[in-house]
Formats: sequence, structure tokens, C-alpha cells
Amino acid sequence: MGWYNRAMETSANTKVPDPGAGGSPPSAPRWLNEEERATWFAFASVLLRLPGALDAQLQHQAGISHFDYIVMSTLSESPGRTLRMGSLAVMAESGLPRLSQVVGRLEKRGWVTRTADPTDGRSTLASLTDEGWEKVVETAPGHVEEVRRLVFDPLTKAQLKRLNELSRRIMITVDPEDRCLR
Amino acid sequence: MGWYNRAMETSANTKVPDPGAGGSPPSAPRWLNEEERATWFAFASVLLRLPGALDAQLQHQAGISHFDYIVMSTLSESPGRTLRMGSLAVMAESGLPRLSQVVGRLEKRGWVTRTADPTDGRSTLASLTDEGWEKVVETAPGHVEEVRRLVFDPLTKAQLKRLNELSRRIMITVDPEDRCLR
DNA sequence: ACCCATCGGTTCAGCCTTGAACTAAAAGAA
DNA sequence: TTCTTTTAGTTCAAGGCTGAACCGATGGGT
Repeated sequence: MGWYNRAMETSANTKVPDPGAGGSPPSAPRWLNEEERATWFAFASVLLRLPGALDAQLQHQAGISHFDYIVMSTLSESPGRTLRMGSLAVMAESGLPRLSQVVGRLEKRGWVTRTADPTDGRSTLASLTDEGWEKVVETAPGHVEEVRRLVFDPLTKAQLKRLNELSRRIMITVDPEDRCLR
Repeated sequence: MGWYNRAMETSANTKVPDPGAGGSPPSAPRWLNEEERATWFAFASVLLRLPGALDAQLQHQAGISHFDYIVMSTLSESPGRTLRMGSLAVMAESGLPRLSQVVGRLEKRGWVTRTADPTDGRSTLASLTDEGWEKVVETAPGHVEEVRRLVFDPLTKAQLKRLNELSRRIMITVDPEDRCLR
């Protein structure tokens, strides 16, 4: 049964869209076979729940979101603990509006400061404060532990290798432009 | 460099949290090695961007979110195209408040109806209407095509098998209770 | 020098999600 | 039976995300 492998074809009210009237695919859809379907459901569950689990750990133990952590730790690893908003947005895989809001909140909490770029009046430089550094330092161990618990501990060394390769492959399609500078 | 493998230790302002004062880990953190770190960054990118890509396709071609699609297709595969809200919530991996709102919107659009369960006055039954069925029928091919393009086409058959196994392993840790009824 | 197109960010409005409070029905205890 | 507790959903308020409009700064063309 499933809207991915077309077992529905034999179900009640069978009416299958042959020449795509509303959608995009110009020709007959390539449905998923049973193995692909099972894989997709398992993977989709991970996509749906793992981010929430990571957020929950950081939220409860440090009072910050996963995205907050990404922003601050990225800054902490940059020269002078400083980055232009645009570069930071790329590294954090976010748009500028979102980043602007998040940095605003982090600034209010005293962990980040914004200053105008002296070499280009349009740019804004975001810098991690000492308090921000301290926050990252005390938050990192718990977060890393959670990543390890949820992702690495359940996997064998071989699976880990596969996961890496496989993730890169997928990302190449999802965003071909993405500088994989990480 | 990174807040996962502790290369930061040798960075400016080195001060490493030894006995966790604020976090949870009772002993020294088990940092990630270089391979684990690279894998995590690649995988995190996928977690961050793939859901958005799937949403975008459905939004542009059908005017619904990925979650809307999950809800309606789950109903379409259920006996009588009907499910109790609670069961639907479990299958869609969502909480009841969110589901209630989404079903409310789908109801306004004429794709779902809610009726009281005759056997238990507390329960609500959500059913897919004929229009809802039609919507799923015309949306499915384009969505499946996108899943294939983003996830399966870039992977070899062997990688696909790994992805399945690996996703299940991770889900077992993320949510041990989860009935893997899908 | 001036104008116009573009760039880098911010702000705003609308929508969605999350968690807490709330309602109604069913099950269990006295 | 009556009272209490638990279950199933909904509703409400607060906060976050997305896309569109906006604004100052820059650079390129004339």
C-alpha cells in the first residue's frame, strides 16, 4: 500500500493520472519499488524527528536552539571570532532574514555584537563576545554527546563511512551551488 | 577546527570545560574524530536542507506543504479513508495540536472532513473527501518524482540499502517507542 | 560628477508551530 | 450512583520562519 509505489492502483476508486494534467511530470511517473519505499519512510522519519531531538537537548540544557548553536560555534571558529552576515548565512545554511533575527536575539542576550564593516559600509560584521565564547564552551560537550548518542553510537564504523558519502551525494543534488567549505 | 573534535583546544583563549558545571555530561566529553566530524557536517546539511526542498516542490506545484501531503496520503491509504486523529498523529509523526490545526485547514479547503466517533464520544474521525483523494492523485506523481530525483537517483543500489538500515538504526535511538508500522 | 542598477542587510506582515490551558467524554474508585 | 482521574482533542498566546518590501552603500556607465 502506498502513494509511492502505486499499489494504490488496485485500490478502491482507482483512477490514475496518466497524462499529467496538473502536475509537472510530462511522462508516466516512475514509482518507487518496495525497497525504495521502505527506505524512504525510514529516512523520512529521521528527517522529521532527528532535528527536533537535537533542538530539545540544547533547549533543555542550554536554553538555545540548534540554529543558535550553529551560529555561535561557527563564529567561534572564525578568525577574530568574526564573520560578515552574508558568509555566516551561507555557512549556517540559512537565509539572511532569519539570520538577522537570530543574531538580533543573540545580541540582546549579550553573546554576539554587530558592527559596521569599515571596508564596506553595506556589510555588517557579527562577532562573538567573551560571554558568547563561554556559552559555546559550556554547551559543546553536552551537544556533542547527544550527536554521538543519536547518530554515531547506533552506527558501525562502516555505516558511518556510508553515511558520509551518501549525504554528500544527496547534497550535491539538493544544492549544486553550495560551497562545501565546511 | 571545530567544536566537535576539540581542535579548538589549541585555539585562542583555550579554556576547556572539564567538570561539566552547566551541562549534562558527567565525565570528559567524547569528542568526534575527524571522520565523524566530516560525516556530521554533511549529514547535518541534509537534515537542514532536504525538508525545505521537498516542501518547495509541493508548495509550488500543488500549493500544499509536505506535512499536508503526508496527512492526506496517510488517510488515502487507510480503510475507509478514515482515521482517528490520534492514530493519524502517530503515523504523521506530529503532535495533536499541530495535526488539529492542519486538519482544520484541509477541512476548510474541502479535502478532509471531521466527524465524531460513534463508538467513543471523545474521539474525532478524520476522513478524506473525494476532492481530497483527487488532490492526492494529481499531486503524488510530481512528489514521487522529486523524492526520486533528490534522494534515490544520486544513490547507488548498495547505498540505498545502507540508507535504509542506517535510518532504522538511528530511529530506534531517537524514538524507541515508535511503532514502526509504516 | 551624476545616475542607475546592484548588493548587503534589515524590517514587516502573514503563516505555522509549540506548549499550556481548557473542554468534554469515558473509565475507575468508593 | 457519584466523585475522581485519565483520555482525546481543541483552542489560545507567544514566538519563529518565509517572502516581499525597503533602505543605505557601492560600483559601473556616460
